[in-house]
Amino acid sequence: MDVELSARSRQILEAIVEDYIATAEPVGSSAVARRHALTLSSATVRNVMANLEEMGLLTSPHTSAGRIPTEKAYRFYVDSLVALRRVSREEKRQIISHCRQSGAGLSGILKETSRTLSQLSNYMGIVVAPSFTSDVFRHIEFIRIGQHKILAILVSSKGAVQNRLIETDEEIAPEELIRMGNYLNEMMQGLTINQARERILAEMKSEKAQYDRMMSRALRISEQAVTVENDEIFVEGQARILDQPEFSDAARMKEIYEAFEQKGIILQLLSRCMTADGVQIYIGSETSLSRSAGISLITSRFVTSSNTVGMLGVIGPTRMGYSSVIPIVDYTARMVSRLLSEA
Amino acid sequence: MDVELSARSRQILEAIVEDYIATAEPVGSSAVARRHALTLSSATVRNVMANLEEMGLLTSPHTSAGRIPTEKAYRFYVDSLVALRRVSREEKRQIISHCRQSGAGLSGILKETSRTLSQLSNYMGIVVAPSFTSDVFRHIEFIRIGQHKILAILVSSKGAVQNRLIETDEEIAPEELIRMGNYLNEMMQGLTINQARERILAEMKSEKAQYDRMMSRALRISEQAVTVENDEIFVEGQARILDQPEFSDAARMKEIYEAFEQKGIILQLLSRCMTADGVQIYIGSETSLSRSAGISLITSRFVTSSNTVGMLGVIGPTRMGYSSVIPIVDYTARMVSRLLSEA
DNA sequence: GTTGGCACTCAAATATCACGAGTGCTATTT
DNA sequence: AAATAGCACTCGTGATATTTGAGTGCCAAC
Repeated sequence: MDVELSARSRQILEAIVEDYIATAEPVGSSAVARRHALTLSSATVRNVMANLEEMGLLTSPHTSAGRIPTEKAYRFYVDSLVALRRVSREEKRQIISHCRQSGAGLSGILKETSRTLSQLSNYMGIVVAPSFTSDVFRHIEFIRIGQHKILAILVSSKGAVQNRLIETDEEIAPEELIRMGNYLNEMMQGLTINQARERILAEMKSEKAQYDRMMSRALRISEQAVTVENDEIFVEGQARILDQPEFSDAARMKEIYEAFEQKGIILQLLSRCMTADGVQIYIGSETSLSRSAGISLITSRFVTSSNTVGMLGVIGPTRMGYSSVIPIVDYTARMVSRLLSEA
Repeated sequence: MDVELSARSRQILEAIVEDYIATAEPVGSSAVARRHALTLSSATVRNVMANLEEMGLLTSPHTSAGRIPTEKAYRFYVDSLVALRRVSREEKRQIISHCRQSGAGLSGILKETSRTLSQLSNYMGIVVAPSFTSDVFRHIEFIRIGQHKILAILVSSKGAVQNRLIETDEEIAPEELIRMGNYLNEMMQGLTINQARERILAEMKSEKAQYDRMMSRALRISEQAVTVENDEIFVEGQARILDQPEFSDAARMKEIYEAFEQKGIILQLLSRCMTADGVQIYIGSETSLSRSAGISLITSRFVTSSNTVGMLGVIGPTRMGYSSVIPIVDYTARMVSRLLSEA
């Protein structure tokens, strides 16, 4: 698919893409000739543009308008044209300080990161927390809330906390809760939450559990506790998307917002990014988000000390400022990885 | 300010307000005469409308258009005209079932409630969690995460959980953590989190604390743990606001979204609602939200077993369906109160 | 191969016009 | 005196031309 292009064609394509990114309006031959200070006349540029159109890199909304890049052009642009900007000192400062200032544990850091991404990119920031279930178990605690209610608190070795309210049929004495806790803490030592869950299910079937009342009860309750919800997702800066001119169309916007209210969609979308290293870029239909919407996605994964991976990135229109957003995402992912590995 | 109006004027005003709520378009005299099946001619209605305009209850966007209600008219409408609809069986079912299904403790319930409010009203649902700090202390737990990192978990008697990562200068032995926990748990028994905080600060100054190393350290750490963040706020259904015709204007929308990203604004806005009982209604500029935006707010507070209060409600355009939203908010607040009091 | 020139296209901007919903006023009816 | 009918007037809306100009494609000339 990577077409051979002459140096000049590439230059012109680059100019068109960048112009369009800047203005969101179809760019014409003369604009390219002028702005880019090539020693070329508009007529020549026209010829080249006609070529590029034939190759499926440009389209014109109608005959007498300028041309706009196709998805293919963006792809080509990010693959081989874009000159990545450096992350400025100020941007670095913001990324780092925002990470640090948030004292509220993992969730806090990630939420803040999401906001930072949004601020720096002027698009939507998005962070998917590392899957809690593949994190290493650290501690479980039961706290009696009401007669038939127990709060189970589950802590991972990274300091992520999940809590769950559990209803019990019978009342459970405080001493028993403590014993249950001790028993389970020992049992799950060193396992990931996922493994712990399997272990519990296995134990429940064991012979011993059939006779030991306390044990069977403990297992039943902890099984609920360990069945944690979906991963956390942080999306910030939804308002910013309104800055983009092509989103003035309210109907389209609504589509996107609604997509984001069902976080499931995002998760599915992002799960693929988890496997690959480095910055991933999905353009338009590659995102498999609502086909029509012209959305692009730039992501990178980050890792934690316990080798679980999360995902962060930016969502914006296809014509987003790749040259600055890509480095920002990259840098942020590195910083978050480093910060979380310190622990 | 409550103007005396003849029965007929009131009828007509009501008709206009309701028509406008339904259609979002200026309503003319003949429309009122026809639709409302009053035995009146349009001319008569016109006279009355001219009156109402003089009294500041109506305005016309331009001479040859119909009239639209002013804020004052909405105020009058909700104060003395509106016929509240009953909450339908189906709506009740939804409210209750959504509350119950969410197993994830207090946060889960409130988040789900916020979503339900949005769904039923077709506007934006909003819930402010009861202030954690005035909740009764139940349990504190310290968990060692890294060499110099301790995770403090604080549980209230209602099952709300707050956790906080604390950095320590020196390493603390596991046994000491347990002793610290026991000591603090005993000390704070029966106090609210707020009181507990004060108690800790007082103890830190006491003579005993100066000598007992463990104790002073425990106090220092727990002081951080007890200093919890802002209250939680849940806002759902932001996409729905796009359904409203008057929000087709993207600029105005943006204002609102941005207001909601800084949750502080909402908190401030809602803190007044905390004191009063029953459903509170704020119309347009009464909300002291971005002055121009034409936003209304319907809220009610809910209480918990430990007598802390939270706030829930709906945000929409001034011309929102008061007759159905008010009862929904009212009912939801009652249900949430009941649910939280059971615990 | 590059360029200037020219005819052509078509969306968007502007102008024109008729329509009709709605008003305010006044004369008339009840 | 209150309600109504009648009428002239206003003004936004939508339909229909008309103009404008940015942009193209192509060809002949350099």
